[in-house]
Amino acid sequence: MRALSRVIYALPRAIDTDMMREQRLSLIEYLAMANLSEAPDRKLRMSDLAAAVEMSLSGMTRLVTRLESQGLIQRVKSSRDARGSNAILTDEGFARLEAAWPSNLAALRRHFLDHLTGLDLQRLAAALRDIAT
Amino acid sequence: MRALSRVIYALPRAIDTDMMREQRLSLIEYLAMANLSEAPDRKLRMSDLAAAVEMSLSGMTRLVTRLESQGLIQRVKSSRDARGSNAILTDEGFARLEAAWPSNLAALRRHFLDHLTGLDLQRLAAALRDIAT
DNA sequence: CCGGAAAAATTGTCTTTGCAACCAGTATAG
DNA sequence: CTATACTGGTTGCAAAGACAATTTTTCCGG
Repeated sequence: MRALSRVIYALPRAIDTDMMREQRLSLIEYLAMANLSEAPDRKLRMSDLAAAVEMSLSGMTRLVTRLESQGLIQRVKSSRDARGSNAILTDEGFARLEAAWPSNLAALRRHFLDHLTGLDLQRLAAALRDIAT
Repeated sequence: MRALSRVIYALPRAIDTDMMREQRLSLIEYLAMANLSEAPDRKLRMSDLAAAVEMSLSGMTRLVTRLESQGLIQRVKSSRDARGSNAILTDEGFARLEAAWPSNLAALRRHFLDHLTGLDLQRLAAALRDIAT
């Protein structure tokens, strides 16, 4: 139980640190871009994007501002609804993402997956999808 | 993989939120106090305590300051080494911890354990201890 | 059509945290 | 013994994110 709490607390930091060092992207930044990359037109509303990574909308505003200033994302006013903004992954952002995914995978392995000896990974995957809901 | 990243990012926040609401203690505050409660004399050096929960020493300085101002922890200069400080869990802190543990357990269950259907929990526990090293 | 409620996003403010710089105290080489 | 290196801890500073308040736009009941 202690170990679980400790892992829950420390794991995101460990992965963030690695990804920042190797790719200058935090885990959430990576996640946000990954979600965008799979959306139609690589475009999502701010609130949908925030929900997709379970972040507060205000946090997402700032995250997108950050990535926009690096040219990885572009903000476009929605034509349907003048209140809404869409975040679009730029080509540069897409390239950056493609460069980053092996790092992300490696970090997940190193800090988590490689330690799960003898566990049913199929079931774990299902459980994770369940948790993420 | 996406689900894993998302869980790693969102889980600590979810648990923190619950524990804050129910017990006014964050997960790391709880963890720090729990570690102290099991140490001889309920006492640990700052650096050992930081290591035990995988937090930076500066972060731990501030966390202890916070809990000290609530009377849950006491700071005592080490007699052996005038550089060192020890954090001691007060009786009040211990009482607070005893009141909090069911909440902590419930939050872990609700957000994580209950979703792990069909997994070998013994092995998972071993894996977690391995990761926490 | 109008006025108020709801929704989308941003911004202000506060808390938490890590890194780097900085004491103070200890250990060690010579 | 003294100068130097090292250690334990705290603080300054900056970044990230949450919540609440605000702004702009849309939706709805009458």
